[in-house]
Amino acid sequence: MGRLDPSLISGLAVFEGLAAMDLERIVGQARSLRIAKDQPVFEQEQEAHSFFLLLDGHVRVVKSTPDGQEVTVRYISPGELMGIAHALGRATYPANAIAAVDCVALAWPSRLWTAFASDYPSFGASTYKAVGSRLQDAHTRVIEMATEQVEQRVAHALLKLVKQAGRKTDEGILIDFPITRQNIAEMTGTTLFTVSRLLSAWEDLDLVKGGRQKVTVVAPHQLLLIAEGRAQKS
Amino acid sequence: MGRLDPSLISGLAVFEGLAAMDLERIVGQARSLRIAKDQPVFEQEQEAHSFFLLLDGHVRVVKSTPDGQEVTVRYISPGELMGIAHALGRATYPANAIAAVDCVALAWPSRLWTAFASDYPSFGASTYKAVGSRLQDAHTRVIEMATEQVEQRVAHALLKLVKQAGRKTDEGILIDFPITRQNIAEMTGTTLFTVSRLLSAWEDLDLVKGGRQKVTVVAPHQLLLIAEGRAQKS
DNA sequence: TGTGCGATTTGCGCTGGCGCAAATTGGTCG
DNA sequence: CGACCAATTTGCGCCAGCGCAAATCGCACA
Repeated sequence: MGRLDPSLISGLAVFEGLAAMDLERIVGQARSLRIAKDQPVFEQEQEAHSFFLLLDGHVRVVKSTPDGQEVTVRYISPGELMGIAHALGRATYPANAIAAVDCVALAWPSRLWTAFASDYPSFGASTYKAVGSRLQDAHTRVIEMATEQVEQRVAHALLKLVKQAGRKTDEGILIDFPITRQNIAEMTGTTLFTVSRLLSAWEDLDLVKGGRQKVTVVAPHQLLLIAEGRAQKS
Repeated sequence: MGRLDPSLISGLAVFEGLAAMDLERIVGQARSLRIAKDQPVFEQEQEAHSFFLLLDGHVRVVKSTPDGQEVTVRYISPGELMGIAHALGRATYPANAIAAVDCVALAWPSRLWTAFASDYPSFGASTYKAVGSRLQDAHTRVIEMATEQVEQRVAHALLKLVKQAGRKTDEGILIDFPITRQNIAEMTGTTLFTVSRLLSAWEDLDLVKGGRQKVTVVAPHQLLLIAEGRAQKS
């Protein structure tokens, strides 16, 4: 197992306010791992043996319903914690986490979480803050699902992806990992057909540019108008 | 201001594992207050000066969208904390909290939150666990909104209310506070018309019994079948 | 007991979005 | 370079659920 370069991670929000020595002690107890594209990082109902810090790549968090439908809860970007079931008082993971691309992550035994949180208060505080903002996100999702039309929800989802994982290209802003219409549908509670139709329509208006397993947002501002329900119908 | 009887609250989950003395110290710093029906406990965007423990009554937590629609996030029952924005790293309340009936609550200045959590670890732990379970709830809501039909969502909402605030009567289980069709609609992301139609239909089947600002569930098990999508269409 | 208002019900028409199927496209791998 | 397969597009039909309006009901208060 190779040595980790602390400079890679010293700037992360999770470790904000930690002394270099403490940081090293924490990181020193981690094991690093690679997850190949489409492989699970952890699985729903599985015992939550570890929690993770994503260093590189993108991970899709999906919940499966008893009858086989899937709902994408969120995408994890580098620098974010995942699998912190333990911090929420859970013994098992609440969802499946699947690598959207080849990923690199650090993993700690769940057991260490409590120790870290009490030994390094700023670590505990920042993770709880993270949990708080996830609760916010979840509530926002609920509001959106309850009050917005599919078109607005898909627009919001795209904008969220752009903000979180947008990479500037000469055509616009590209979502930096493979994403299918089906994936977008699972984020917004609709069907891949409807997403496809919407993207086609937007492509006609030069708001986005589609592609196989990819989406490029050309006119984020226009998209925002749609997301807010302020777009004029043609 | 009257003295509080510690025995009223010593059994609450929030204070689980606290020594009697610590409990008294915490409660001693609270101010108790009454909130009249339909009055706000706190309001969205307002600075989060206090956090609360509901002792008696029921509080509806509602988020308003910019365009005036409202979504009910949850109902608070006696024994639950509310307004813990501070614990989530927020400076303002994320929603409106309105007394569904006359209520009694304890209030502490938000500033004390951090002190309590570090001085009494079990207080911190149990509240974080509460936050965790709210995150769970929120995710469940998202899943429901994304995958279920309106009929199932309304059934789920009713069952949740029954579990949380059901009172047994000779006709069935009554939701123990005034609740309108509009309220149920705001919980499930639909319209009061649709809720009314569903309740009427269920009343014809003797699954529930309606009334002005009230609902009595007669056949919870049948309702569960509907909620799970396992009910046979007539 | 009467009055007034908010809550509820119900009819009617409409449409956003789903479901299915078939065609097409684009990438990958031998 | 060609075959194969997954992803995507698109046409078509349908219906769950919304929006509105009108009627009714039930409670609270004078």
